[in-house]
Amino acid sequence: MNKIIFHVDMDCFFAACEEVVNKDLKGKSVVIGSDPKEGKGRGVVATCNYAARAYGIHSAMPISKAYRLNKNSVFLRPNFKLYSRVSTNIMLILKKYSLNFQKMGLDEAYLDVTGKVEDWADAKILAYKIKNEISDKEKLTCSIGISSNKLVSKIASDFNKPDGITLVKNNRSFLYPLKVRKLYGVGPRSEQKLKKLGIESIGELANFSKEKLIENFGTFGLYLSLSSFGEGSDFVSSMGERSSISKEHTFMEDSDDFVKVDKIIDDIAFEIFSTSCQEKCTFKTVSIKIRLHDFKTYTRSKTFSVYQSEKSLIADTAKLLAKEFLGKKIRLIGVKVSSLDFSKDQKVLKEYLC
DNA sequence: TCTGGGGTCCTAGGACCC
DNA sequence: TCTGGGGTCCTAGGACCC
Repeated sequence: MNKIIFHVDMDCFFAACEEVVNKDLKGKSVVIGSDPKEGKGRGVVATCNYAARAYGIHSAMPISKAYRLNKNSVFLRPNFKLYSRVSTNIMLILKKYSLNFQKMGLDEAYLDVTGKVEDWADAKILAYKIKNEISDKEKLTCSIGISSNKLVSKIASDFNKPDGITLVKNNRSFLYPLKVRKLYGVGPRSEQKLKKLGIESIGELANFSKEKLIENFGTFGLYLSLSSFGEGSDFVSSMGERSSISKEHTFMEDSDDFVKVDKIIDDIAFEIFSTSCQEKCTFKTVSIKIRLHDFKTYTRSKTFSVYQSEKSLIADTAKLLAKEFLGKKIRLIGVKVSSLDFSKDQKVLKEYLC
């Protein structure tokens, strides 16, 4: 029995939220991301609107390049408070229409609407209904993909952007002409590796021997093979607890000044500690991530035999792990706690924390 | 072109235990 | 006098996603 799965994806979400609260932005090229600092900024573009895309700007592009492409764009720092508030409203709308619901970040979600609709035609009517409600209440547009599983619906929602609905009844004929890069989990590396095997489209992937794919990619090869036939998970469910809390910082200029590095570790560790308090969890592992001037990235970690929660432990452990890189030019420092435990009840935690 | 920040999952080797 | 095999945990790196 086939399910009917929606993937709802907000169009240029961050930029669109900014345009709603600031009418002056209408028609302008809007880029959300780090500070371009007259072209010297070190970050990347998080999102931009279609006006900015017309200049060739896109997400993940170095902000310095975006600045060069159009200096007259409006460059904004992300306002996550605003996006979270709007996101909560949208998710409430989506939940209402679905049997099961799975939020994927601030701006997208999967909906299992099996049982809520009679057939494909009915599903399309529901998709319009959802789009209308979001448009009425939040003045935002989204794109919706409809198919029998999450894999295909996600690709479908991207197929007719912005403000589109794409209904896929035949997974194979929809997927075969598309590039393998469209498959969830296929990034630049796998794309290149597949190209070397003579595979560029999903149709070519489907025609390639499953055994050879497993030989080349391990269990990921099996996933690739199934995906190419349009087979994917239709299990929609809210995700469980997070498995790590992390925070990182890129220096404006690479630094070998460990007084500075230690100071940043203190700040980051404190924020991670605060989050762990808010979320009432303890942790067993502390890790650091260090990126040097040449972009080479290293991680070091320490796991304790029992769950920890002391305030100073994160910073102390992180500083100890970072010592190895003394004298090196550091570009980025990050700290993470993982192996989290949420099981302690509040009473126990009160003695434990803060 | 010069590459953020917050995450997840997978792999592979080594230690250690029985 | 030359060393099995299964299981689990830890560590480090890497690919990928939003």
